[in-house]
Amino acid sequence: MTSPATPPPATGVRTRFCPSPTGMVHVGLLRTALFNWAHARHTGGTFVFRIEDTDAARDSEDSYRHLLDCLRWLGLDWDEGPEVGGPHGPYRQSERSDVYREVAAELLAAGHAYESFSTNEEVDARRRAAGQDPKLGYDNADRSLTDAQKAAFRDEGRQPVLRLRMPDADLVWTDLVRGEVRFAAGSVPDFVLVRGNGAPLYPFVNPVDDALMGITDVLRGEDLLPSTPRQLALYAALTDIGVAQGTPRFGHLPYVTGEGNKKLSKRDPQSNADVYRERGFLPEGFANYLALLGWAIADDRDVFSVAEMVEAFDVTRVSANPARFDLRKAEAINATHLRALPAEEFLAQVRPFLAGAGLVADPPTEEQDRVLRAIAPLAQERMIVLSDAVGLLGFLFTDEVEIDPAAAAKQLAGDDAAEVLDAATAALTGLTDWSTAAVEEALRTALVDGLGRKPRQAFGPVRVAVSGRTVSPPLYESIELLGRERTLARLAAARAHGG
RNA sequence: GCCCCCAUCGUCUAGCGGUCCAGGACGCCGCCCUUUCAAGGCGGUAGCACGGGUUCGAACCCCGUUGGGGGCACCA
Repeated sequence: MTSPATPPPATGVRTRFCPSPTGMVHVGLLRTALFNWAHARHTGGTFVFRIEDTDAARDSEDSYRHLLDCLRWLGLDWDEGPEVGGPHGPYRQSERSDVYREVAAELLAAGHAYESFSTNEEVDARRRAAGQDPKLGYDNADRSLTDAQKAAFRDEGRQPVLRLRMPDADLVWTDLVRGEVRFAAGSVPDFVLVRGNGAPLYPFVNPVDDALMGITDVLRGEDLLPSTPRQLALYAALTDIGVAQGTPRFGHLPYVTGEGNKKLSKRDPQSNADVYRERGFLPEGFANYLALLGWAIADDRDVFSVAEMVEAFDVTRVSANPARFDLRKAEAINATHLRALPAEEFLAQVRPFLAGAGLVADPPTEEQDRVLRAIAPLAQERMIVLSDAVGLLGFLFTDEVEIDPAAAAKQLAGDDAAEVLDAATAALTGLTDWSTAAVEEALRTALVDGLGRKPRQAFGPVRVAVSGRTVSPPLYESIELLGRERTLARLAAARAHGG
């Protein structure tokens, strides 16, 4: 009944992303969205976004909005779905109850599904009585109940669940990323489509929606792989009753794991996509890194744009092994994208972070804008994420710097530091031309020539005094932008600080 | 317990039977540059889990072992 052949869909690829709006957005989830989107875009197909909000207890409107926001941030636009519409709506399962009810009734009428009255306890007892492991699950015992038997159960007040009659054949498919996968006939029990209370279950509604929305390629997490044989059987039944046009192709994406080799759990703070966005990962940088989790664009390159990914993406080239989320590499990739940003773009991206920290007005004042434009190119190449700008540039936008205690301990303590600060103060006090070149000249003359110090010893204390940190944008430029008054005040403050 | 997936440097990967005494990237370690830290440049470190086959030839194919992961709900 199932064929291992997987011809590409003749009607054009249709992929989907169908999260349930419960809690935070997981990086693994975004990776799945990215791959589905890229596959659709690469093939000139359609990307459908559907919300699986059938669990009223856990779903939330906030989470729903957040999901849309995350996709948009990453740059994943959908052709059909919430707020966009499309010919197969509604795209929220909570609005599709009638559809499921109808399909369930048709499946029952056609004999593909049947009413089952056994309780878990009864199934367990039967398994044990037969000397079998209860973990084998449901035993298909209710497949051929007579009308009289069903009536008797109903008289007891039992509400039947609806189960799908599994075929007596191996369930096989050619996975887009794993090749042929086979489950032996009889290894999957008849599963529940609709609960006793009439609520349709995920293993039922998901394929029904995919079928109705014409999904041709299903790319999803590896955790769903064991449920695929059930879906194959369901698809066969749905096709038989005319609800589905056939069975989609499946591709099971490898896990994204955290420390150790466990799949990244929702508990793991690293798994929350928000933290990357809040730290100022660029959408392009983050997408680039996510793409690397299981896919490679070439054997000698791993930095690329989203457009380049779309151009080159091929699902069948996705790796089958789990990928560890490596923050350091993610940062390195992002830093590369950050440095490659055109000046204007970089400025536009950084401003909200500085404004958010209260360092500049929103929009910045003319003076703030002047300073920002001057320093931005120098800061750009020493940042990993946008929020780094707050610590790196903060000293330029405040009257008094807060000196990092560790930096102070390292550079401001002792007589040597005092000597340097005094000499720097003297040199700069008399400076008439407050320019980068003049500042450099004055400091070099006073500290390197005058005190006979090595540059690294000479400028360390000055840097900490001026910027509050051991890491800062280039010193002379910083001093020019800071201006005479603030510079001298900070040198004096640092002198006092060192004691 | 049953079923399924996975197996190349510490990490992510390239490799789709010979061109691989295995290439790239992150990390790490040196050196250069240098005004600290970065960035950049150069160099280095480190890997085909194991055992059987198949083949003239295996990281690549097959089988097994071991190891890791996942799934077995009237959750999604």
